[in-house]
Amino acid sequence: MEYTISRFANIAGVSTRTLRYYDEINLLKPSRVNSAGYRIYGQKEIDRLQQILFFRELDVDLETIASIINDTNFNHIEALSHHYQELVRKRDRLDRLIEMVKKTIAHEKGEIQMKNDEKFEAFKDNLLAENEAKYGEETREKYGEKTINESNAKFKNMSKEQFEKMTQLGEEILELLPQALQTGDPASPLAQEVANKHKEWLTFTWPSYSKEAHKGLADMYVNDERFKAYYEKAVKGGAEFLRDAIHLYVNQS
Amino acid sequence: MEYTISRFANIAGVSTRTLRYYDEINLLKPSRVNSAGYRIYGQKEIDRLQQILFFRELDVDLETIASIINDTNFNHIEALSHHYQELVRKRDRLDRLIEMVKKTIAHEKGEIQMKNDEKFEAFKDNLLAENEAKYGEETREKYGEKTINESNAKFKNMSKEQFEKMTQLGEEILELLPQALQTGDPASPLAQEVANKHKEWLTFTWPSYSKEAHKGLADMYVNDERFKAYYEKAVKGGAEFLRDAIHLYVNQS
DNA sequence: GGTTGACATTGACGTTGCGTCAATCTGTAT
DNA sequence: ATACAGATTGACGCAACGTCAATGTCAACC
Repeated sequence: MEYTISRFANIAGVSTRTLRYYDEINLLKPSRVNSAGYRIYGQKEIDRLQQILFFRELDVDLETIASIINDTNFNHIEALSHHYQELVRKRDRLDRLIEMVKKTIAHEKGEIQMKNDEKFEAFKDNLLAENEAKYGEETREKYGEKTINESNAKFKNMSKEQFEKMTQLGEEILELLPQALQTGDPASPLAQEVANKHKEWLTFTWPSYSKEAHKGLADMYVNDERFKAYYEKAVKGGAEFLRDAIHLYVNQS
Repeated sequence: MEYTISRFANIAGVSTRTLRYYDEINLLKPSRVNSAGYRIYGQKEIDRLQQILFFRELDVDLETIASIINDTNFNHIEALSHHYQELVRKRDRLDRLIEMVKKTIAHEKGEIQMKNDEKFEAFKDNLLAENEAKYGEETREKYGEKTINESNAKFKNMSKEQFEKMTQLGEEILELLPQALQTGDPASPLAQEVANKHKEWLTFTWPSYSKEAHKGLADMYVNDERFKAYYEKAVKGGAEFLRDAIHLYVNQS
């Protein structure tokens, strides 16, 4: 089946200008051009345009799209799975926005109070930005004081970078623990650093942080054989030492 | 509280250039300018910017935004309700896109056939949201018993796919919990399924699984206010019910 | 009190993804 | 033969900033 430019545009829901532009930038060429210079499109172009629109929907710029789908290693199904995840992320962001609008309406009606940074929470795409955005009298928030909503959002929207950071944190803990133990003092700066990293690590995967829970987990590391083995494997006495460091850390902050 | 331009930008998650541009086009003026020409922003500007970002999220151009929020008849609550509806529409569109990606994957795999116009259906905005029943085929594989070493290795080398699976599990738990609670019985198959999913979820992030630790965490869900709130948000009584289901689950297996 | 370095200012030009003319040519139905 | 819809290639315009560049300020430290 062959299509003129306007029929093609109609099917796909884009303008003819868009198609001419895509031709111009070599993103999507017509399958052939007739004697009068008319652009003629076919089935392959239909599928390619669909791919393009998928990516466009995710705000990928056209040059990047071109390089992606021109890549001979380009795997359709893999790309689609990626689309899928990104779309779900976008939807989650919308969910948060919708929640925020609800909240703001309640705020306007005087039913609840909103803090300034809460007012922008959902606009931000990643939470790293959120963490950087602690300023002024906006109460240098301690981790432990984070609201549940914040950490829910955190977990649900955890990006790949964050996930990598999390795994890295886990590895750092295993790496630093033996060194910290060498100091012999769970209150030593190094030991406290390990405890701190452990907390950060937790906050990635637990819905919220609390001192009690943190201490509870530290105790489990000692009391439960399997947990214990994990940290003992890194260094003998590791579980106990970590527990002590965490307890000190938690009580101190 | 007063903010310099960069502090303000940081709180709101926009660039200083954006703020200067908004000043230039009279969309958002600083509350005052100091003797050196520095822009100083205050509380009113925070709120106004939030309004602006709401509209921007809906792809309203800045000029229109200005005319809307400068209108003395401007009714905040009404405008917000309008936001709300628009956002929900956007989300519905995303839902359709997500469905389409699924479909396209199936098409690529040769499982189903798609007509050309179907391939662009979801890109078009004006389609009325056709309520397709959406419950994706979930061929969830079972996890057998895992050794400590296996799960340790698993955690350290957790792939992106696994991570996604983990987040999905977390969502499923929140989804199923209310349904399970409706049965009123923590021993019911559905409740036990939730408990099982919870265990699977745990094994992703905990170095190893143990019954004691699992029960311990379940107790924490009830005793710790913050944990509790997380599951209570899904459904009232959710934390207690989940705890009971987990205890039964653990003792049974 | 001089220096430094982060932070502020105002231009001014660049960018992306098209929309929107304008001037002209083609296809086909009557 | 005459319309008239639909095609072509320029060319300019645009929104919403990003990104220099050149320069002025503030607070802190030696």
